[in-house]
Amino acid sequence: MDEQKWYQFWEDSGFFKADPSSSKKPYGLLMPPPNVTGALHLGHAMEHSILDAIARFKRMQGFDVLLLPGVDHAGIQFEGTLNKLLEKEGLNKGKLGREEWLKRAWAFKDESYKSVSATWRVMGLSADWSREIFTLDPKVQKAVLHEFKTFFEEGLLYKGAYIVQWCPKDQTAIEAVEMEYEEKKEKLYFVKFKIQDSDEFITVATTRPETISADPAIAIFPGHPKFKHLVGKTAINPFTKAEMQIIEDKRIDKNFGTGALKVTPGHALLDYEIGKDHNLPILHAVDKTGRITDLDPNLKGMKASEARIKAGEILEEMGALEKVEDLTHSVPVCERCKTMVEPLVSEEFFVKMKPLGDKALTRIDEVNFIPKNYGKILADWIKEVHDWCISRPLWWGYRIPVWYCQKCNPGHEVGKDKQSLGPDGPKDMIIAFDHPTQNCQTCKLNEWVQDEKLLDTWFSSGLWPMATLGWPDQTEEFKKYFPWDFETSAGEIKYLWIARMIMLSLHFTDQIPFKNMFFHGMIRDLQGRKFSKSLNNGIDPNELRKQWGTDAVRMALYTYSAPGRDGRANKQTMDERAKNFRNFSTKLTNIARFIVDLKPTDVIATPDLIRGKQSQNKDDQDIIEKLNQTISKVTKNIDKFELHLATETLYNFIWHDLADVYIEKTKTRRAEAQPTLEYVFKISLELLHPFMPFITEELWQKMPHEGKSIMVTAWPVPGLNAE
RNA sequence: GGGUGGUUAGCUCAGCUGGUAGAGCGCUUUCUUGACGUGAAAGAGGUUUCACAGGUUCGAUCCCUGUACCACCCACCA
Repeated sequence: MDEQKWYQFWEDSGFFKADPSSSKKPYGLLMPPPNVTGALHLGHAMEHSILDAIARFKRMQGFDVLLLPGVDHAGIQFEGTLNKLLEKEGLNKGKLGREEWLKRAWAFKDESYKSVSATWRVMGLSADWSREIFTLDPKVQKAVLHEFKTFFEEGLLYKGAYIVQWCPKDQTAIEAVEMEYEEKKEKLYFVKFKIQDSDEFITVATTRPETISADPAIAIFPGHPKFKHLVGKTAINPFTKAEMQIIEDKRIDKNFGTGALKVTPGHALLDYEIGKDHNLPILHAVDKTGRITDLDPNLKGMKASEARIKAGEILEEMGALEKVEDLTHSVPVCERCKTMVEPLVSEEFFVKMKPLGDKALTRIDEVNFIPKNYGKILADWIKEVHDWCISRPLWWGYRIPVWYCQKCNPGHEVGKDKQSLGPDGPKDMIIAFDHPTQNCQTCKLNEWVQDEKLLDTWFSSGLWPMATLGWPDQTEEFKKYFPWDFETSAGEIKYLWIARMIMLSLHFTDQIPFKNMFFHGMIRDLQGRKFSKSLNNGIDPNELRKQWGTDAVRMALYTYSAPGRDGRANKQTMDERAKNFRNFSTKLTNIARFIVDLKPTDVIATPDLIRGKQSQNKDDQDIIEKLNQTISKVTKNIDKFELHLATETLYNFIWHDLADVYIEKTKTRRAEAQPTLEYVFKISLELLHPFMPFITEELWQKMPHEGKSIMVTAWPVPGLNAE
């Protein structure tokens, strides 16, 4: 069978296109945009097969269906993938420079996109290609700017300090997903700090003695039995001789070390937060190259790892080292170069999320979550939503649309920590994607420089339900298809993406973004691990497709589509399932051969007899009855998005009830049964079409039928179905 | 540390509102019948059974409580 022939036929017939001017009721399905970072994997194939089945089902039910396709630029993941490729050529961002690197990025994007797009089509996806969209398209850019500007005007935007993970070797900040954790055997130094004007000492356990110079305080858990009398007193920093406050904080783990922590606000998040609450200064003992700053004259210029050993020796000489223990713990390292990352504090953009979260909580019930409990999980998370750090140290994506006046504000400072930017904020700053044409209000010059950082990818993909329909403009499409009827996703990104879409959509449009939110499970390897390039455990959907046919692969994937349930697979188990459904395709072909090619010549059919209604034969009546039950059951299953049950029902009916039992029985009374055979099989094909689009079209066309394609025929209902 | 899901036949998984356990693959036997051997028929296989222990119920794989193990997500790891 030539699958692509049928695909071309459908596309040429315009069946995939939505029609906003149509009087039919709309049904919108929004494809979660795959990342343009390479070929689609098995999970995508499943997700897209689910979308397509529902789209085809709704189309047959007479809806004006919009299945909208698109791809995501996926900042972090994209850069990670591209940089690994460049590394093989001995290149990196530093060597190429921003401009050249971006050229390579676009080339890589085009290449990835080609592969994605080709896979969509061979999988049979009935998407409206005329509306295909990419997250960096002008349409989306417009929406992103509107989003940023609105937050700015509403005073929800601010710049604040944040810990970034800095890789000293690659000279770049890295994202959490770019970090790996390594179990490392380290030394835990127990350092004695002398109390000022006293003979007492306070002992603190640390793995990082080289940062002592950046410690403005020592914190103990409240009511520490040995140290509580020291709270409020001052300790002496053994390296800098500076005074160190002794404070209490409930975030200190009483069971670790001595129950006392040296606070390094410049190099650790917990310490940073403790420091913020106690108004401690942020000092940096290590610079961006990973070397000790001049804060510590003895260690200055040394690499942090060497300084650590040296610091231990110095402490020992000073008699300030109580003991050293071994400690095995996991340390974050850079995924690419395996260097230990250095946490540094930096200025980042944030969006205050509390108002958005509060609103979302009042309306989240309007979304029908499948499975149901995901609604509660999301609501729980939204209740505790923290501010969203939206700036990223990347090159691929939307650059922050903030321009600073180089003359008036060379340091790019815009307000203090957590102080809103906004209309009342600094005048030497402009929100725009393009270079501003107007002059700075203060210095009257046009010397604008854009912020170096980029927006978090989710800042744009969070708008996906809206931006894809032309929002913020009130387009015809937006009015008709928003909110979407159906959205699907892996549970994995429920916070990053789904929660954000709900919050943003309610904030900006006062509407939920989708009525049905379907969480499919993830297909993992046999050990339950995610498929990943580094583990090389992936299964190529294209390979399966070539071997077993698209319809069979789709069917195999539906067996894994139970809501919220993960599945395990390897090439072998996928082959087993696909083979089974390949055999099912063969079965269908042979049923058609029996019914159509071996059609008896002496058939006398009346319309009533064809419907099986008037047949006096018990077998005919039975199979019609079973067919009607199947129609009801399959319709119900799809309505509840239980595709694995719908396909199972159809498989059993067609193979066992129809082929094994009924057809065998008709062999003795073939001519009489022919109308019923034709009727039952044709309806079966129609029920199966959303799942196995190609084979059903091929065989349906061979059957007596009305209409151009099975794709646009009416979905069967129990009882009467027009011939 | 917080959260979520899972534990059912050798393997991968289903199991609707609680009522005597299902599929595919694999395995055994039979069938060269005129749709199909990528098939058909029959069968073995779940230790008095659905991880374990309690509870609710006339009755629990399903509901409740707890335990164990596995996996994942979030946070953290001085």
